[in-house]
Amino acid sequence: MSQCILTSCILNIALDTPLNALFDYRWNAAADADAAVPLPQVGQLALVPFGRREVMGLIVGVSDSTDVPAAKLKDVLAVRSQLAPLSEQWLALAAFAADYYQRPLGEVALPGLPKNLRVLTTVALDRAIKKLGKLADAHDGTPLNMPALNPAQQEAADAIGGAQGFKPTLLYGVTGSGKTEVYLQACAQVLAREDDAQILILVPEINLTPQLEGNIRARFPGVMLATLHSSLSEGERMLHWLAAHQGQARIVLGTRLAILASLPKLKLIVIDEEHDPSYKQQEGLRYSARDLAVWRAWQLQIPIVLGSATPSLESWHHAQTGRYRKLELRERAVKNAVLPRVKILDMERDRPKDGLTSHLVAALKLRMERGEQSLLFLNRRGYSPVICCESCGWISNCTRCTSFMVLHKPEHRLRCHHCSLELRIPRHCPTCGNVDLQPLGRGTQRVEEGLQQLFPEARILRIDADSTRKKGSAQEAFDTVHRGEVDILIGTQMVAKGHDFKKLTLVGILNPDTALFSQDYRASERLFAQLMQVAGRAGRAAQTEGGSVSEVLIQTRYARHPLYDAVVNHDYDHFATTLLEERAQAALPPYLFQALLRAEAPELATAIEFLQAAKECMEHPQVTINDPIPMSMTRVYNVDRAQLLLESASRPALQAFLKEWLMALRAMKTRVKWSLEVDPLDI
DNA sequence: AGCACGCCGACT
DNA sequence: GTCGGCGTGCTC
Repeated sequence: MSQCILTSCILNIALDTPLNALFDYRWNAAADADAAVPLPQVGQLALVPFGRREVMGLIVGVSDSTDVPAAKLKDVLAVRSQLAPLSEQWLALAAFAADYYQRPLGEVALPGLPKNLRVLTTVALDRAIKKLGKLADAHDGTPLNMPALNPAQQEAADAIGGAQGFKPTLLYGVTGSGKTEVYLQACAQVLAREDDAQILILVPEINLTPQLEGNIRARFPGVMLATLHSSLSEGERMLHWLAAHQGQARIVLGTRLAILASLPKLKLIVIDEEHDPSYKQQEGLRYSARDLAVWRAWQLQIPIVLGSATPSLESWHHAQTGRYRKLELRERAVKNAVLPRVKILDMERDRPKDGLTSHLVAALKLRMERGEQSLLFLNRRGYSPVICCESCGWISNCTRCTSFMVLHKPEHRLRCHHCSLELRIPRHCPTCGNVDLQPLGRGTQRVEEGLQQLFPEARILRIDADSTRKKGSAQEAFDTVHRGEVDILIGTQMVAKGHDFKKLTLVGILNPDTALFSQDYRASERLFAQLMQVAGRAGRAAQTEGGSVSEVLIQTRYARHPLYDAVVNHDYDHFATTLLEERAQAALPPYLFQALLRAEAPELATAIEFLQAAKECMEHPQVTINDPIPMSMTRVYNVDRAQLLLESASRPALQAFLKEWLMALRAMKTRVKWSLEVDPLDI
């Protein structure tokens, strides 16, 4: 019975292109169809011809007319009608993100969707949907083996799991205080209350938390868990995305990109390590998954938990002002495990030899004798960050970047960490011929070399990006440590996160001082978080019988710096409060909102000129536009970069200004490459 | 962003 | 004679 006469309409479609516009297409019902063809719906995906290509677009409007001249109008090739449309709420999320970060809707909405939705034939897509349907049968959210919680954990789990409406909670608890268990039990409560509820759990990097996935699976064996992160294959990505979209996956565990997953029954969001910078995308659409998560929770009026031992000052500020509720876990959850003792080693008094103070050497020796493991943390890979000629002052500058070529001794190379330029180590000074070129400063390779001389009998392992080039070699290295086959581990930030080394009782931190006097006002906040994170690697397991408390030794030239005081006393409260006062006085975030316009060109002057023109082309009473300045790393790979900082005490004012301003900038038709970042992290 | 067209320099 | 460099212009 084909009663439907209306066989064509106009679809407004968002496409993944930098063009800030929607595109109209004509849709016609298949001519030969007797059965009524369903009209396309908003939220469905459509395959359309675009220029000389075929691309997937998102239908955001259906109408019966258009301003586009008929000659230009093209036909939709296909609508993916077997897929439930993306919900109105999901579309609103994408629209909000597009608006807030000043990007076209299609650029926000489409890249997160699995490519297979476009590539796959209808039949293959049907098959995938059917397969999921089978998997989803008979699911039971009953959790297994719920460990008893301590009172603080129980209170937190109940407060989160039992919350109704939009309730952002800052779960503040030191490393090892059992935040994960709070998340899991809160999840259990939500799953038990509604038998179709979905939960989104975000983590900074999924590879660093493999045990979390295992924990969730073991705890909720009857619940479908889907993971979403960048190392999935296309096939997996589509299945997992579909499982979330169709409501079959009850728990979705993912990295920042999972914040744009379609989750029609979302009832709780968990952000683990909420302060972690990896929640901020650093290229393309520069969004903050944490901020979008809070918006999404607000939109859906559901609870959200932000967990951290060292919360971001933004979240801390919200907790102080009562916008977020703060819950605190003060004790380590594992019985007998106590916080490691942190000591500051004053390098002015105890002069280091080969980068190690005598105190640290003695502590390493003690661990060797006891058969315990030590970790040395140095966030600088290579042998030395630069080499120089002592007779004429030549230093190993990169020819393409404003940076030094780093000495990599095992590879016999000088290497630029910014553009990957590689040179053989020069035998003599390129300018004066002096053969005595000196390494200046100390990276992990050099510390490793020093340790080998100091402890010839020790089993020493270095873990950094260079030692783990090969796929799987990082995992292998960590396994070696876990098996107890390493006495001293030396590593960069790769070793700072995630891993619990049971036999590790000493953490030595080398040379953290550079961040103390950085131009970047966020450097000390980050340093504190990093120190706490590394310190947390020690003493994760119960204290050994008769063994000492785990130790964290920080070597510094500024032993009296207040940041180190706070680390010694495990006193983030005080530290954060002080930092916030400084931020308030200096008028910095979170008391002020920022946006950054970046420009790059072969010549610095070109970039600066463009930014100056941008600055002068518009003004707003509530927005301050600073002068253009070169970026601190001005030149990278033969391109000069500069930036323009915008500030406002009012977020809406800044937003309104940016919208108009960008239209003007787009109209400028410059040859300079530029991009805008809202809420920049690195300035 | 892609992807074409288009007009100038060194290769089989 | 063509391959290919990247400037310019368009995408409903």
